[in-house]
Amino acid sequence: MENQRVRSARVTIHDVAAAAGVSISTASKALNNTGRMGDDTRERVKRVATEIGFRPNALAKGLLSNRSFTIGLLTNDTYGRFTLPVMAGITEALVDHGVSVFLCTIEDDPALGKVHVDAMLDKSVDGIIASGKRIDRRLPVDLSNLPVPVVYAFTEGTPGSVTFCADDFQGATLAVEWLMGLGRRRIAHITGPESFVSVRERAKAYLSLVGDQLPVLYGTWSEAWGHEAVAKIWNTSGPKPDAIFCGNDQIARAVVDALRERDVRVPRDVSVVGFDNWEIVAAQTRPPLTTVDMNLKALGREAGLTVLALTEGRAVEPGIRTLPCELVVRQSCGGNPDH
Amino acid sequence: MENQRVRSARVTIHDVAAAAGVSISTASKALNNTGRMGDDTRERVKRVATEIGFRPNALAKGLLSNRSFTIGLLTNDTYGRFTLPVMAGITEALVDHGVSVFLCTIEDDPALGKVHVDAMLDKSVDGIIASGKRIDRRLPVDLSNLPVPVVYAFTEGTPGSVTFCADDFQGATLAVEWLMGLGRRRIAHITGPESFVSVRERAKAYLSLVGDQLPVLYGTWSEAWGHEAVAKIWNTSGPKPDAIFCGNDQIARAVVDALRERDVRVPRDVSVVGFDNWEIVAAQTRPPLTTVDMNLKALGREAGLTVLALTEGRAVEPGIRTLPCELVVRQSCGGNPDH
DNA sequence: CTGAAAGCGCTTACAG
DNA sequence: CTGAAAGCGCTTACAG
Repeated sequence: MENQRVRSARVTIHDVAAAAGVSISTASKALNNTGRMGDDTRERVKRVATEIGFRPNALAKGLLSNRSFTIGLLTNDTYGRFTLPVMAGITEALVDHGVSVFLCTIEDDPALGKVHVDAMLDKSVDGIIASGKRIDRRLPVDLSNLPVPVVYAFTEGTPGSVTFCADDFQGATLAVEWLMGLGRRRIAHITGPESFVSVRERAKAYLSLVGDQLPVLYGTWSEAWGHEAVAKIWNTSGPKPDAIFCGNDQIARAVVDALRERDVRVPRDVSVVGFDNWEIVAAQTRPPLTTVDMNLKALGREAGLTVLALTEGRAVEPGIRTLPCELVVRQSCGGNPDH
Repeated sequence: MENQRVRSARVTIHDVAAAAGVSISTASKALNNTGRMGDDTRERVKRVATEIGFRPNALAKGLLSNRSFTIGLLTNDTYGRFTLPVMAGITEALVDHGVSVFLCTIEDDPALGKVHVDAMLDKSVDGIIASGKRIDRRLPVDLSNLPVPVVYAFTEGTPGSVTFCADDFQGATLAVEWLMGLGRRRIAHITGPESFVSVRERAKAYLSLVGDQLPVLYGTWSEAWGHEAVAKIWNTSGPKPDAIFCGNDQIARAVVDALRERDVRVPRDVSVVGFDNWEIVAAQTRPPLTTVDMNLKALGREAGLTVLALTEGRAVEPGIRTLPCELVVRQSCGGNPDH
């Protein structure tokens, strides 16, 4: 029964050696391209190995090399808004190197965090990537002094660590310059809580470009706040903005909706830019949002490649690595997408 | 240097045995509560082990037992809408058993799927959970005849497998009965593509309760379709519905928006129910959506416990296991939440 | 150019 | 009641 053969014992290097008529050591060396032997022997072993479907047991390899070809991804971003793109990037970068990733969501529970970290360590992960939902908060677990390298992505790292994050200042600059290039001259900024560094960075970029003709409106990350802010502006007398740079897509969506309800046309009367490029929000807004994409997948790729380097003992410069954002042009600003 | 000690050799069972003054075999047996020995010896070994921070190497254990305390989660739901809650449930159920989970997103690429499955097998996963975004489509990878148990969650399984999914019929019944209990008598149904079984199941429940006084409106899973459907109904002469049961939250959100734009009040004039309880959509709608929750986390928990059972050789009845949905009452229907 | 032996960290018969 | 030995599947000095 083909089935039973598959189900029962998996084929080991013993089987390969026997089938190729060589010793186990020779088989091992042939398959790993190490040692010295006749090209014909090496080729024959390799051919036989694939023929009988040999796949080396990663557990055994790991026991020897102390590398499990496994890394852990720790996050407190239950929702997955930030973690999933990061995760996709990590996986994409590491699959070619044969490394798989453990994902653990730990909410804000330190005890749960410790349990998961210990589980990872027990399984000899080659490294850990810590990820979160904002760059100025730590995960609720201590990741210093671990016996494996740790890199941080979209969460605050310990001093001396490698941390990846998006360039909020540059992203915001992209957005505001786009509005200015479209001829907009009265640009408002409706954003999230001032306690977030991202918020402050984005506001700083905004202020450095447009000056303080209009006060930055800090609030929460909700649609409710977007509506409230628009009401605040439009219920006040005086000239209205011809563009609004929003701190995230949810706010932007609400702003677009609120404007429509006031018969202000987007983008004809007012251009609106968002931040995040959260597909479910940005693409479903009417009109769809032009918004800043933080390139989280690229960020994940870099983080993955970096733990790998660290694992392999290559030198990596510590510090905060900032990756550029990109503007995704849809229809909420008008303007020519090919501009 | 404390640091160096941590960074260098991890403590092994050798160290425990030496520190406790027993042989390695005795140490092993003491720690695993096997074998026979004096209670004092056992206790002493255990105490010493925790004192010097011994944690057994899972790779070595796995090599012996052929169990890696690791399972793989395979999904083509890149977005994570369905997979993340399922994943959360799996992790929650398995963390107490010391098993960690590999997450792999494979889009719709069969080659990539095979690569990841092979990687999992190489790492001796104890089992695999396949997950997706609809229950009537298979993942683009063959999971039959694998040397490890496979269970399916929110994706179509092979014949004879164990598959978990939400009870669409019951969920839809919950929604429609809620509307009827509120005194609604003309209930419309705006939903997704008829090609989805979920859509057909939900429609079947709807029809069995309200009859065919109104045609079911099949469309796409987008907000655009929600707007279009409302226009279709309200631009036609004749009596209007006093309630709308929507196939998902995105449609429901659009329906609520469209109604507001026509000055139809929700929930006063029309009650609206959604499906999915997708927080980002449901909670941000004005008013927030009453919607059906598929309990994906519970589904994940069941799936996790089931692979575990299979792994341990316990008997599991094959077939499709349907888990009940729940109605989450917010404000889009009116009615008393404590009802 | 090829193979026998030791060992990675653990567990499990088997002796004593 | 306790320990020496073999072995899980592999790799890597070391002999020949």
